[in-house]
Amino acid sequence: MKIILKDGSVREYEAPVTIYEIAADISEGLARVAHAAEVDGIVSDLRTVIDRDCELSILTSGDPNGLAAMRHTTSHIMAEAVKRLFPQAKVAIGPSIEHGFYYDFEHAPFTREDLDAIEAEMKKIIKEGAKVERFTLPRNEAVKMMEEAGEDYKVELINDLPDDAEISFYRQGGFTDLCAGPHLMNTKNIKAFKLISSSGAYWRGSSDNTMLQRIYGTAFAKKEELQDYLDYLEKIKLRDHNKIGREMELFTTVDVIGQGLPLLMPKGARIIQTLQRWIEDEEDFNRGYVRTKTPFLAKSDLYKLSGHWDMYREGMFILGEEEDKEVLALRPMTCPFQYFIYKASQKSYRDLPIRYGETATLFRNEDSGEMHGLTRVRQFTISEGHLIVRPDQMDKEFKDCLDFARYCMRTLGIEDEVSYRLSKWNPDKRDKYIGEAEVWEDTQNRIRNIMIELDIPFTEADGEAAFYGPKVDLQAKNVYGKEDTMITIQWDAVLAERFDLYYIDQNGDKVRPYIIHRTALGCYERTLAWLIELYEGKFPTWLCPEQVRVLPISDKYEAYAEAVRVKLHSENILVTCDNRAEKIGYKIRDARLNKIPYMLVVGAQEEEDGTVSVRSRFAGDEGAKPLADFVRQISEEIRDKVIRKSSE
RNA sequence: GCCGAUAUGGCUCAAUUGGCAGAGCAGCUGAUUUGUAAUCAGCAGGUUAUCGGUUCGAGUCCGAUUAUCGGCUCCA
Repeated sequence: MKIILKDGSVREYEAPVTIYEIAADISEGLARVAHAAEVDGIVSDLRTVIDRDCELSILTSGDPNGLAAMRHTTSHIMAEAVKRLFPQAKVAIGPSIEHGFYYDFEHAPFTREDLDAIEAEMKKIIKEGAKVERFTLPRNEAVKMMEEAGEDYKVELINDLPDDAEISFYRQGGFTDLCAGPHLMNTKNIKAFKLISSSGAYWRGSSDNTMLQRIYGTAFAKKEELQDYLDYLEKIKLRDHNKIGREMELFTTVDVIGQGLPLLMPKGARIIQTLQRWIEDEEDFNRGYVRTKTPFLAKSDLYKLSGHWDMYREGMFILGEEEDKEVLALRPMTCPFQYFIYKASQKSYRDLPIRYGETATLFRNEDSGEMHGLTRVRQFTISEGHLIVRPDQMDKEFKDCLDFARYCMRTLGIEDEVSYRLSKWNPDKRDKYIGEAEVWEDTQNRIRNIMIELDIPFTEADGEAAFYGPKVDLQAKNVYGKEDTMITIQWDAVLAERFDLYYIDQNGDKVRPYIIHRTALGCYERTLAWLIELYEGKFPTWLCPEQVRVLPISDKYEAYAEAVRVKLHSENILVTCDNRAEKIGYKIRDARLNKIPYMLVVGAQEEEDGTVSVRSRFAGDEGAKPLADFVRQISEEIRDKVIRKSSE
């Protein structure tokens, strides 16, 4: 048989042979660093016997799948160490993940000291250098073996495997685990690992199940790589919005105010104000939106009509008891309020599309453990909008919403930081969605075609749709790699029926419109959090709460500094003056700590010739220049980003 | 909601086995009048998150509550 290798060369073998033997045949060095393989593109174990022509690629730690195999083996070693130290612990599952691996155990919570002890035991196991062996068993024997070992979770896993599944085990020394692999050949091939943390995690990811104890760890091919990663984890914390957002006095929280209710301080409020004005003006003056302002609360009747009362009551703040005459609830969304504005008068096909925009504050009663900084809060303000659209206008309007979202990302300078996701329904869970299957499939195809037409790279995800329709989500990751939805654009072909929205067409008939639910910039608090992390607090000038600071070198030049400040202020530049009796170096340090884009140092020289010495966060020392030139420079920079039609 | 950790001045952190709550930064006052990453001196700032318990004595030990952090689950 012929085996084509990664480099295109061909090897021939008479008899069946394992991948490991092929690797050893190529070179002893390769066999030593081989972790797994790809056979015709399928990730395979080194022990796999090759008995036919194929394309073969040997994977090392340099390949994502090779690295994953190595980490997976490390998780088995961790499980063995846990079983040695805590024989009563039961093992559940232990896969490799993006930056390492974890393993779940039924056991009392692990302390850091436990983790250190487990690490030490793992080192012993690696030193023992046991061979890792693979074997398969028929189902009944597999179950019997795991039952005798008291591993209830493994028994459950085996029982849930499909009938035709091969049930494989990996054994290293005294530890045997149900596992599909692939794994390294020997435990001694683990060179650098670290246990990171432990926490609770539900068995099979369901909060109905018992909580197990998960240990997270990571492993790398070299100690230096491991150290680099650990350093990176430390460094990344310096960008955490929850830390620097508080340090920079953008927001704070107070015990007696409550969880998930951050206070935006003057600087944070200023940034959000800038974003809101930008979005509102862009919508109203450039994109044909009309503005609404609707109540923050409504009678429970409204939510009964919208379906939220049945589906989402736990997530709402409700005022009053059921038996009271009037029960009110704070709004968790804006949709029905804007629908009733549409319904307030009869609409002609000529009126459509109508694009309603609202800077809408919403309230959601999140569970106590869910709140986090500015990204997960109980009250937030969203750039909300609903477009009431004729079916024939739908593609164009949906495209325009996508274009708007991209414009926002581009203007914020973060278009490369988001990924696009087509969030589809799950046809196997029909009860979670309303509307006909045909409509769902058709709508999804139309959105897919739009994405392709606009040449936007995207992924698709089943079961992520809204209950009334599929959507495009713009996903962003925080510094820790957790993904959040920043912007969503939803295609709704069904709710018009529920709220009896219609327009009169050319023939005088009532017709149901389509609805697009969308945000321009998502929720402002979350967007701010994301911007803090991406820019490390060093915002572009137009977003900065303090754009320029004037620094007189001594109070002799206070009058000139004040004149400079007044001039900039009159040009709508956010400017302050540092008049403290401190050395200029001290003032500069303070301005840097505050991440201010421009510092204007003024002294005798500048006062005499009417210039300012510009130090820019972007370009360093720009030297002395006439004040008017600087005003022009920074005004360009600000206007370039935000076109405020209302003030023109 | 679940598992775990944490809570000392505006911020970052000390305080030995339970024995007088302390420092740096920030703030204020005064001096210094300064040319590109920290001028000097002084002052003030605390019911140690809250409530309760053990003890001669609690920042320290125990319980409850609240908040924060790391995860899990959830996020219409």
